[in-house]
Amino acid sequence: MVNRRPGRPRSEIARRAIIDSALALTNRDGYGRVTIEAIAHEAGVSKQTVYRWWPTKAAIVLEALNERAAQIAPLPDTGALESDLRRFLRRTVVGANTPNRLLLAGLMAAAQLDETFGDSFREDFLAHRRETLCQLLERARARGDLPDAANADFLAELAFAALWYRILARHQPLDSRFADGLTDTLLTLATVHGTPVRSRPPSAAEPA
Amino acid sequence: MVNRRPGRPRSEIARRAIIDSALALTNRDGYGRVTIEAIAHEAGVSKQTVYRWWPTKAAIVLEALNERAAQIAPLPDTGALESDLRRFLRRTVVGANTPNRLLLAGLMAAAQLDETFGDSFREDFLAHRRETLCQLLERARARGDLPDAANADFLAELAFAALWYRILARHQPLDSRFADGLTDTLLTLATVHGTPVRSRPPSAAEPA
Amino acid sequence: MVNRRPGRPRSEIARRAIIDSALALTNRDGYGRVTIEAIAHEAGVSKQTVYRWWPTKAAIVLEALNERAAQIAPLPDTGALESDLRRFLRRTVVGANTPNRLLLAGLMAAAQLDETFGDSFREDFLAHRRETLCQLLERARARGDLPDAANADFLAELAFAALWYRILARHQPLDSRFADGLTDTLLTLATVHGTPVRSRPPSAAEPA
Amino acid sequence: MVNRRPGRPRSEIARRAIIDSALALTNRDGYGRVTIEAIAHEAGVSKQTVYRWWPTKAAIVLEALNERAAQIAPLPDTGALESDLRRFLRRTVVGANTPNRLLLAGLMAAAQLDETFGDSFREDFLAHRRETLCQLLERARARGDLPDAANADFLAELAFAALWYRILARHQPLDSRFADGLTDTLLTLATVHGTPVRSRPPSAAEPA
DNA sequence: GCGTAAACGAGACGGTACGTCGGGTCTTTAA
DNA sequence: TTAAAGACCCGACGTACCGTCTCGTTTACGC
Repeated sequence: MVNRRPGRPRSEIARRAIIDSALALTNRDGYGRVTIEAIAHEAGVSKQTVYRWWPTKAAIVLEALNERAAQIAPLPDTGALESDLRRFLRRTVVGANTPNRLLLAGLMAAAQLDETFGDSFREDFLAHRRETLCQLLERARARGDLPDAANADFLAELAFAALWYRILARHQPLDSRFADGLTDTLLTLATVHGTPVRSRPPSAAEPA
Repeated sequence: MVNRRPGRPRSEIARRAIIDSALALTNRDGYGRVTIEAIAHEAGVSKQTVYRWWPTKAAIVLEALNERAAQIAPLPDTGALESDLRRFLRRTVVGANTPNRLLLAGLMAAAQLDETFGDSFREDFLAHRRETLCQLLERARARGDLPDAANADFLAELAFAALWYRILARHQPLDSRFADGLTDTLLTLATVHGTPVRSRPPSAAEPA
Repeated sequence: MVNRRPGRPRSEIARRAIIDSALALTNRDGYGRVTIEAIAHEAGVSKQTVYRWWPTKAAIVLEALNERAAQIAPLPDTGALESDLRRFLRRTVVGANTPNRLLLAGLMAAAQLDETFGDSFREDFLAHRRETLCQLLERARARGDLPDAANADFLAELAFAALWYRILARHQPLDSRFADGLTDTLLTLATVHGTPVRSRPPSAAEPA
Repeated sequence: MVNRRPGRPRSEIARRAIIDSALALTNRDGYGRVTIEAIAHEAGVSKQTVYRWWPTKAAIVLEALNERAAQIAPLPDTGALESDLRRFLRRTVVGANTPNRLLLAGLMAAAQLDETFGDSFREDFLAHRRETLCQLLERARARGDLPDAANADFLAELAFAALWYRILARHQPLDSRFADGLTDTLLTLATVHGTPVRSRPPSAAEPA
């Protein structure tokens, strides 16, 4: 290995400090109360250094989140759809809990308020998560665990919809009981009817 | 008619102008870009008049939304669960679309960023909507359309989860096709297994 | 006297505090080291309040200076040119000294660096001061103390040039000895030759 | 030829580029708008290279100015005070004009704002210029052209005061007409009364 | 019809944070 | 050792809104 770019290299120390401060402050004060100025100050870093690498607070938090997610185990592969799905949802529910819940809620909020960030969040984060679950389901289909008629996209959407609703509405806990109930729900939909969407045509008498 | 409070009464003209300006600006610039100052200016009203009656921008928008919703028809009552549900979801999907989608997304975002508003939004808005759908389902149960084992709370939660996910993630349209698919999904879950949640105990071998 | 403009009136307290802070900080730290932020902080005032009324630091300091100058006595009128002039220059020299020297030097510097401020400083301040001295000289001319040939504009320019050079170059003190010497110089120029400028044509042999 | 210091020698190319860029940018944007960063960028040089050799922007500009002045002819020596003085002032007035005026004004401004630079500017530049004119006058005195009583220091001060005032106040042009008027003025003061300063005691009746 | 009193417009106020600029320093690779 | 490149900490810039305040004005009601 030889030469790199000229100039002083980016400080990994500063990067770490910024990410860590963003996490700490978000969990202490809530996403909405955190400011870039406070992150920089807490990290012992100049504002300019933050703005050089991230365009918004949301981008910092997203990177922090992805960093954590990178340490997570790969897709479960137990050989059976039910156990794969149960394992995946339990793990995902755990990952949506306490140290991350405020981050996730904050990011979804930021995505609604900032068009630019919203676009990247939807494409790089939300879509990617759905895609992962789809892969799990398609693998099951290849094994014969999932009927041809089952709509994997819709099932994945429904799973994350339920998760996000609990993250955002907070009316019920995100626990393993919820994960298991969701597992059963998805299995039911997958097996009983095949694809649920449009499986039953609307009554002709029913107006839009 | 008896005595009112002394002093000049609240100006309905100002109230209307504020609500209308909030709606207009949100749809023009997006919720995140609207400021109270801009609303007041657009409405030809002083900032103080806004703050006298609403604590936050979110409160104004929420009132605007509720005002629109008040004009909506009551719960459908066709005598059958399927048509009731289909009608309800179609109507709700329509209400979550264009003139309101930005408002809803903005309010959900605000609820994540502002603890105080978030509490009232969850209790007064989200819970209330779920409650409405629960009533529809319970009425069906009283008619014998819904098995005793079916978990109305969970079904209602799932319905709104799916709706909100499309509002927030915007990866797929909120159209009647979606409403009908959701209807079928809910009916499947309601009828096939009774209540899906905890209907099937997790395998003992499966760790949390 | 009746109605004023609508809205909350400008706070005289804030105005005073800003002016006073600007003076205090300039004399403590030097014009170049003073920042608008520091002025606002020292005055217990928000930055916005400063920017609402003054475009630059220089404008604040100029107003402070004019405020002091406003308390100064009117043009001397002793009936004789010599004593009028001597009195005027002594007083001006005093006014250019310690509490004001840093202000004047800073303003002249700012006028060189900021085109916009420079224009107003030259027209509203420098020209006005020369004009004042011209009036003194013209009054003397009306009394017969100043020859018709004397160039009042040039004499006034020379007087302020000498003053400003001592303010800026600081190689010699601004004392009454200097004021008197300058008085004599101007009287010499006024009386001996009439107007000094162009009194003697340049030798034709002398190239430009 | 023997050994020089070890390591890479200073780049004359870089020095030239920096000086030239400083001049070009000052004349294009005005002294106050020029930044060291812009100079370095324009010169195709790193900031560090600038800071290695000059402490401030003013120092660069001063060096640029001295470089130009070095090409100027020596003190005029025609054998007569009047023609020497006229020639000197005409040449000085020319040198204070267009390509240099902004530089001079900027340097005088910088001298007021930066104590350190101000000290060196006053001693190395302003005093040196006065000294040069004094030499011219003293040479005339040695020839008998200047009365013993004439105060050469004061005359030199007055000459440069008038010049600087036109540079800074910009109310009148710096042309040869001005140079000649100033020449006449100084000659008048030199010959008529001997030294003007303190030649005439202030009236005892005149208070300070 | 006249005083009391609240709401209204206008707009200045003390704040907080924004995102940018430039200062001067430091750390890398290349010459 | 100098140079180009460029990241770093720092301080200030000027702006945008926040939510509050103080004015003069307007519009109701109760006496």
